Amino acid sequence: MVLPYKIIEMPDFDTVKNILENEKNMVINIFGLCSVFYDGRASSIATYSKRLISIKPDGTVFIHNNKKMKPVNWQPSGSRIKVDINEELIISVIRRRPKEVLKIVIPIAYYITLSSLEEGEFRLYGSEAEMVKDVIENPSLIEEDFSPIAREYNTPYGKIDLLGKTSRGLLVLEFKRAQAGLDAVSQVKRYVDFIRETYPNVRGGIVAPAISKSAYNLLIKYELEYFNFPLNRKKYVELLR
Amino acid sequence: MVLPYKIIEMPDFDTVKNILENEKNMVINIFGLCSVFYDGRASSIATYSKRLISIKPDGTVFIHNNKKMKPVNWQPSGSRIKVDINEELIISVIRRRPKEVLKIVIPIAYYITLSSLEEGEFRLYGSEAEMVKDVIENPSLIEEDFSPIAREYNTPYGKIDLLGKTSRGLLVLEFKRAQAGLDAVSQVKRYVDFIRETYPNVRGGIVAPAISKSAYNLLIKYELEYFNFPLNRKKYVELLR
DNA sequence: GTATACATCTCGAAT
DNA sequence: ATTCGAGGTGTATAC
Repeated sequence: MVLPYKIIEMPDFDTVKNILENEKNMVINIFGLCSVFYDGRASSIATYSKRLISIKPDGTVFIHNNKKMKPVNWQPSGSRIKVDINEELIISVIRRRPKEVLKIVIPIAYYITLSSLEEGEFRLYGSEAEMVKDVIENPSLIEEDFSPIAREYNTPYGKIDLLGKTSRGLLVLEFKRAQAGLDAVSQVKRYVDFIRETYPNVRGGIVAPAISKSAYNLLIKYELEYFNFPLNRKKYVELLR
Repeated sequence: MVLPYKIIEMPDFDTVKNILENEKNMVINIFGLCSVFYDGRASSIATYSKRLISIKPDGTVFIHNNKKMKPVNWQPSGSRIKVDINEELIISVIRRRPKEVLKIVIPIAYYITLSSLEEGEFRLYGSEAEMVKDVIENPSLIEEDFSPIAREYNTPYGKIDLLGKTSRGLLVLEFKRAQAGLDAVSQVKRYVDFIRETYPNVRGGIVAPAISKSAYNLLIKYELEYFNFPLNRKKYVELLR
C-alpha cells in the first residue's frame, strides 16, 4: 500500500528544490526559519522567524505564523514557483496579473511534508442567493401583492438583487444574509435613483435579518424601506444531522 | 538541542487527542481523511476526503483541500477545541459569539505535526493610511490652497478619510489605494450629504490611482470630483532591497 | 480582461 | 459589545 504522504526531516536544499520542481500533485508544507519579501499591490517585509509555508498544486502559496486566520504573506492560485539555492534556499512565487512577486528566503528547513489532498465534495447553505430564491418562491413574504420581475437586474451603477412590482409600482430589493450596514443602503439608493430616472414610481428596500442603527437612519433619510427577513437556519441544521 | 517540531506518523486517536489537549504552544497539522460539518453564520457539509487540518494555539482552525487560498472550512481565533473518540476521532471547534460549531470527523489520521511557530516581525508598505499621510504632509498635491482639518472625521454615516478646506469651502476626501469603484463614490456622497446639512459650502472627491468608468460617471452625476493620485511604489520597493 | 458584489469574509480601531 | 471601513482582501459571475 502506498501511503498518501511523504515526510522528510531536516531536508537539504537540493531535496527541497527537487520536490518543489517535480512533485506537481501534492500539497507541500515546509516548516522552517524564513524571511519573506513581497512586492506587488503593496510591499512587505517579514524578518527571519519560524513559519509554515504551504504550496498547493494550483500555484497557491501561503505562509502562516502562530496566530490568526490570515497568512502573513501569500500568493493566490495561478502563481508560478521558482527555486534557487544560494547560501539559503530561495523560493520565488510570481504572479503575472497583477504583477507581484513573493520571495521566501529559507536558511533552515526543519521538515517538509508532501500530502495528496483531494478536492472533496462541499455544500454550503444559507447564502444570499438562497434568500432571494426563498422570496421568489414565496413573494408575499415581502408584501401581499409583490411579484418579482428580474433577478440580478443590471444597471450602470450595479446589479439589483431583485426587481419586482406591487400595486404601488416598482420595488427594488437588496438582500443581505447578515446585518445590513451603510453600504447596503447606498447600494439600494444607487439602484433606485437610476430606475427613477426613467420610471418615477419606484420604491427601494433592504431585505435582511437585521440592520445597524445608522444604516436604518440613512435608509429613512433616503425614504427607503426595511423588510425584516430572518434567515431560516433550522432547515439547514436539519441537513447536518 | 531540542528540535522545534515533532512528527508522528499514523498516530492512534488517543495520541492525537492527547496532543490536542496538552500541546498549547505548537501549531498542529493533521493530515487525514475527514468529513466536516459547520453550523453558525451559515451551514455546510464536506463529505469524506483527504484534507489538511491546521490548529493554532490561539484557537484558529482551518481545513484545506488541494485548491485555492480559501480553506474549505474554518473557525477564527478564540475558538475552543474539544476532542472525542468514538469509532472515529471527532474534533469540535466551538465559538461563542457568533455562536457556531465546526465538527471534524476523522476516521484515519495519516500524520500529525507539531511546529513551534513564532509571531515574527512584519511591516507592510503602501496602505491607504500612508496615502492620507502623504497628502497631509504635502496638501498642495490636492489643490494649491488645500489645507487639512481632520483625519478620520466621524459622521453618523461613516468616517471621512480626510476633511479639509480650500478658498472655495470645505472638501471631503475619500482615499483608495487601488482603483476606486461605485462603493467609493457612494461613501463620499454619504459624507458630503451629511456635511452639507449644516454647511452648504462643501465639495467631495475621491483620491485614487484610478477609477472605474461607471464609478466616474456616478461621481459626475453626484457632482463630486476625482483627484488622480498614483501610489508611489518606488520608495517601498527600495526598502525591499 | 474588466468590473461588480458576496463572503461563515478577517481584522483593527473607535465608540 | 457594536459598528464601521480597509484589505496585497479572495472568489465567482456577467459583460
